[in-house]
Amino acid sequence: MKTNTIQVIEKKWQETWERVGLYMADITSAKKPFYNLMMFPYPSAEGLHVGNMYAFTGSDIYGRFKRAQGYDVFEPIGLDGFGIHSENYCIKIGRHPMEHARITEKNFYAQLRKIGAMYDWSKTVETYKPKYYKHTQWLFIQLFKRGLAYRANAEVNWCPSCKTVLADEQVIDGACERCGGFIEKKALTQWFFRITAYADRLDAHLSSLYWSDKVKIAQKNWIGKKEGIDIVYDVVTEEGEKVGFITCFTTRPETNFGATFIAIAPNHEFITQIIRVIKNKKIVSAIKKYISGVKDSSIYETLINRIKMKKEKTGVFTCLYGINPLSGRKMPVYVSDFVLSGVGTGAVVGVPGHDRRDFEFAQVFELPVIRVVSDGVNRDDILTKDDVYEDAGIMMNSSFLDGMTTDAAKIRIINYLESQGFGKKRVVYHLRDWLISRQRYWGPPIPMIYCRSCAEKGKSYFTSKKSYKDEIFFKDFDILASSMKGWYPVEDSDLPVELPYLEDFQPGNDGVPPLKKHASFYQTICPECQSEAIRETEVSDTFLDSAWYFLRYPSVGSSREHEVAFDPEITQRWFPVSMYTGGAEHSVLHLMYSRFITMALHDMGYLSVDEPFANFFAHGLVIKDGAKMSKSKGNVVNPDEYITLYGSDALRLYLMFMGPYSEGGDFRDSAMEGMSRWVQRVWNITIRVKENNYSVTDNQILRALHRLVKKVGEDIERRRYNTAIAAMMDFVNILTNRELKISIQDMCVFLQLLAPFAPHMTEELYQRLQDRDMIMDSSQSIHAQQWPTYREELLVDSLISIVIQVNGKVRDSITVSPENGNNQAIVEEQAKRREKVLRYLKDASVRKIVFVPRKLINFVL
RNA sequence: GCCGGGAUGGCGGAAUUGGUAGACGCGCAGGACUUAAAAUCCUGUGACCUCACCAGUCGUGUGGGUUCGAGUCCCACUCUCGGCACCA
Repeated sequence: MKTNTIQVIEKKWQETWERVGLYMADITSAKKPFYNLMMFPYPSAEGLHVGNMYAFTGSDIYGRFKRAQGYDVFEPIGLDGFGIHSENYCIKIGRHPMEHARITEKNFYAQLRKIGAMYDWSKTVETYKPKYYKHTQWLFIQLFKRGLAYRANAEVNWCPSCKTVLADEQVIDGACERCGGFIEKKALTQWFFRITAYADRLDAHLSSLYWSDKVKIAQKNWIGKKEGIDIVYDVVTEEGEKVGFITCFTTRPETNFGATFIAIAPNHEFITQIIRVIKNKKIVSAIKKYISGVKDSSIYETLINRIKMKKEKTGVFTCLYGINPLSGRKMPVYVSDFVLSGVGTGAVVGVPGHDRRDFEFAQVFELPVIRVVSDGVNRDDILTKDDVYEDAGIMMNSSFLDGMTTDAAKIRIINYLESQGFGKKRVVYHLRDWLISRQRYWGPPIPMIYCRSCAEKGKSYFTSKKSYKDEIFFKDFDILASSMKGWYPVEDSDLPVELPYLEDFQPGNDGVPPLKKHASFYQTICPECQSEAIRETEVSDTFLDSAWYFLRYPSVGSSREHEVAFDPEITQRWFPVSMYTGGAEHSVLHLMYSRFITMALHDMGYLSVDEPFANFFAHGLVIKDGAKMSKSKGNVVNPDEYITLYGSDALRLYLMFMGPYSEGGDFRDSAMEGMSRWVQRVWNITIRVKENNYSVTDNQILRALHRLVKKVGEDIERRRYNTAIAAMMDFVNILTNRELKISIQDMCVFLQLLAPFAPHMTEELYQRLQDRDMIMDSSQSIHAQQWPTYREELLVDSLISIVIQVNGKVRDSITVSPENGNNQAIVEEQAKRREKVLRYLKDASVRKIVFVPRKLINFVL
């Protein structure tokens, strides 16, 4: 089979399959729907790379297998065209994003058609098209109406290079996920999604999802549910005059008898109060100086760098004291930047004996260290950082807690503090609300309108007649109404708010969104009072586009396509997604956001499911020359040239053979050639099988074939494609090593097993064995045939080998019938006659014989 | 620092419940066919010892342990790859 023959055959079948509609699922009446979803790509300017193809192929093999098992498989594809990544690239090469998106889509889809996946090309989704983002905007509005989308002033991550804010999740080691530049912290008013309202459910559902533990653990850590207590400490001056109180959150309240200081974040609200109270001007100016110093340095110095540099802790004493209600101790209050304002209450109570950070701080300010937990043996004073004991143990120096375990003491002290009114139990999460707005151009405009006139009157959507107060998920309606003064969603009938074609789409240094420079875009009328109003000019995060695309696919092309984001009836049939395949790098971001959106839509009554993905499978990464493929390393492999040279069948097989699908593998050209040779061998053998035209298959080959049917089916199910392919190679070796006695019918069975991996060549060969060179309708395709079954009785060999061990070491083996293999007396008798065994047995007595039926016999001397 | 993977020939990787370690492929070596080469096919290929494809010794990151028997189970450690990170 020459290279051009491969090209011709692959193209022929790709066109034929599409013509006969082989891969179009019956969306409205499928009896056994199977939604086989692949994470849709975010195409880069270079187009499809071999890592994408690896991901898609693994998903496609599974889909084809499920189809052969009789499911109505729906396997859609699309792309995410919006986002900073594309926009930055456009700025660099001086092309408009709208034009770039069209070019990318064309190229990308052309490449995708060549990989031989069973995509339903009648149902693609592209996020940047108005007919899609119309519904993205609708979704935003639904969240807003229920109080799940809100505006707030917060300290946010600002990327000076991308000139936009980023969500916490998009900041990696204090740097921008996209451009790698350092992140600054800025206080800005931004749009947020109240994902924290779902934190508990997002956490609780995890245990019942059929996802890999690895991904579930990553999500659990990110949600970071922790139970603790807010303890209120009275604050007094040196002279003992009470001036206020500070609330500290802690997860280790049982250690509170060992608390010796309090530290608050530099931007803690209590500071303004302190400054008023403190009479000593020197101290006030010291505090002010410290705070402004922290602000300056944090622009250039991320927290992460400070940890890495192991910088000494800093802080400033306020000359005020918190009173520990348990011990009565006067604990000095400090302002320190090691306390983060966004965490807990922004104030911590320092227990230097049992927290390393607290110990470091205590050392700098020479504060006392008290041991209140022992490991059961060691009760010595804590003098160095290595002595700090953070584990569970036995309480000491803690009054009524002494002698209790830390776990028991925790329950006891929480009850005590609550009953005395000193504190209140609280659950906290690491998860924060999702920062959704971006000061950029290339995204869906946030569909909101701000009316100054209404704002002045204290009016908003929430005070209007249209508001449905009962459906608000966020409990505190008053807070919502007062913080959203003047804001109204765009009327559904006015959607989409189209993104205009702007020549000056580049972001400004000032954080002013490009749309804000175009009055023709933002000038509008207030939907409530009809006076002049302005549109929101920020756009939404790309992650919002991809947080609901899977809901859209089945409804594409339906009669209600334009009217609704997704058709309820169709969605009912196809959800949840049966199998979701994608990269582990999306374990936290995309999967968490998608789950949140699904839950919210469920609660609004739009969806019956409240989890989108029943199964999620994380595939591995393709590496090249021992390194992750990346543009900067220059080791990115483009699949096009390999498809041209070897065909997509050989490339698919090779990619899946590199290693377990869950682990990824190392791409090497020489091994690729080996796979190409094997594909050629299969071709040649099949041609010979047809020429020979045997009617009966040799018994040995038949047994091997039935074992193969079992093996390949099981391996595909557990995504061990590499071993499935190895087993098929083994079978082909058996075929070549002996006279080719296999019937055409049985050869077709083999081709069916290979078909999910190499769809084109198996189709061509299958049709040739059927004496056809073309198919008239989809039912004739090899991919429409039922998956082969195996006969149990053919799986057992006529002879089995039994291992003979002496003292656990293999010395020999014998071949017996399966029946005799179960009979210890026969096996023992035969084994003892073996010369190699006799050599060890003759001078010693056998103490014990271990017999494992059909496996081994072990003589212990 | 915390959480989660992983470590097997020259290389990628196999190995249900502990039961013949190294399947399958790459590479390498030798051979057949050929004027020659390519392609194809056949044979061999963990290390050591050995005249030997007899027999034997060692061998799954390191050190211990459990067991008739450990790549697999337990304890301690080293290295490595991901994720999170002054989270109170």
